[in-house]
Amino acid sequence: MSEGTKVFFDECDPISIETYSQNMVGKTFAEICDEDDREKDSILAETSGYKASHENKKRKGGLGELIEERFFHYAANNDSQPDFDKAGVELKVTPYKVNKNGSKSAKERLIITMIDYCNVINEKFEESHLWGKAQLILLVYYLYEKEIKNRLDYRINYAKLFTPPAEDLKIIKHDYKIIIEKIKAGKAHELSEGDTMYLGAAPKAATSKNRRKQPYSDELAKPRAFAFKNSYMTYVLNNYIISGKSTYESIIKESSELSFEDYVMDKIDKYNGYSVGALCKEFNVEYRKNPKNLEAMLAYRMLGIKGNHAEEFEKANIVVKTIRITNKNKIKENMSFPNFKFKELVEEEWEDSTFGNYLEETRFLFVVYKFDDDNNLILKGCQFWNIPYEDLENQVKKVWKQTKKVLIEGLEITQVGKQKRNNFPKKTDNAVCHVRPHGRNAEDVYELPDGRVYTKQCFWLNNDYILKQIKRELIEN
DNA sequence: GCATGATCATGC
DNA sequence: GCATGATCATGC
Repeated sequence: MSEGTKVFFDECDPISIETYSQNMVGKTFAEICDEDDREKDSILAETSGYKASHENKKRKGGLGELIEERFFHYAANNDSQPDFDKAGVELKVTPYKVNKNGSKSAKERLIITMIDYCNVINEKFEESHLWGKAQLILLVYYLYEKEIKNRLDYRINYAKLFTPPAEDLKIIKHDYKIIIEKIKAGKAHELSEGDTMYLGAAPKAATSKNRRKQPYSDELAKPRAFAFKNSYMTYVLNNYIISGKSTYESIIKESSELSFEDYVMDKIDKYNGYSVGALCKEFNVEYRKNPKNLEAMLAYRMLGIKGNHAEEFEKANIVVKTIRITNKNKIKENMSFPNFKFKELVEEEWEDSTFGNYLEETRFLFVVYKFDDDNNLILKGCQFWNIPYEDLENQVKKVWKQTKKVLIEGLEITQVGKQKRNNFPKKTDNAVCHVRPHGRNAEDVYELPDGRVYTKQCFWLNNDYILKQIKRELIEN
């Protein structure tokens, strides 16, 4: 094809659209605009000598809109129809990033469509607005790089049609059902991304004051959108968009009547009453003196997984946590999370905070063990959990904000004997979480906003709070 | 006895 | 070399 020749595509044919989309792979948004400008210039020059207006670098609107107008040459339509209506293809232009270790991950969740609380309750999945837009997507992935200041200089590296495969679709349908049932129960205001596996109800508010009506409660709810979770999109990127990437073993190996979570609980419940020693024997795991993560490893073995990763857990952002109950029905230790950097935390707002988002987006599989009177650790069962929206938005938010305030006003450090005391939120201050050190030792430090350094800290969930979240039957007797 | 601070062990 | 899960030590 000669330079400047317009490449057409058949707007009724998904494959033709995908083929045409390959013309943007390897180009930046600016280059795509330049090409479009040159094309317009040449056409206009022939007819009138007029010069087309070129891309305004400060244009409003998303990069998706830019691709629609400058590459596919159609005007952005309203929300109710797929972008390529006649082909049933939805266009999504979305960023990915390359991590320090070279791996690639989605930078964002993929927003599909807003949840209309009052109408969605009457929509069957197959006929839903959501599925109309999610069943066939042209995924255009561009590389996000922190150093690049002008977003038009981001480079598009992949463009591919995507349909959720059957095994994912089963889980997505179940996720949809969970979201709809929560709305039907008058709890739209308690929706959280951690409620579900691949399809989430993602927060979508321009301002935190923005609220919407829901059908079965007078309580106003945050606007939310159906979205494929970040963790799911990372998997999609690495395994369906970039080919040849090895995947983790999956838990579901044959079709089952049970939902995913019931299937997992069933598998683990089969070993209830086993001691850790007996489980090690069962799975030929070497029992070491200091078992780091041994119980989590055993959980994977019970699920029939050889390694320490499972495909579904990666896609759904499910984190396995071991809970140890003492024979006095208490949990000895609080639950730790990744360290935070003092200087980064003070730059965040609660709505985009690392810890707040982590808790909202993460679903946990608690594997519960209990010490018997002879100090043997006995498996009691397991439970899926994510933090209730109320606890997140009240208690955790309070602790997070206080932590930020303390850092901004200057951490107060006092020496007491061998220990340094500080004024971060303490366990006694809040029923849900607190701040405590979490480093190699006291000399393992990060810089404070004011230039001093202090022992690395993280947020911890209080052990007595966790205990209250565990089902009674997993604790007693 | 427990909250708070400190440190260890291991895997990636 | 660091992150993470687990546990220990100090001090009230």
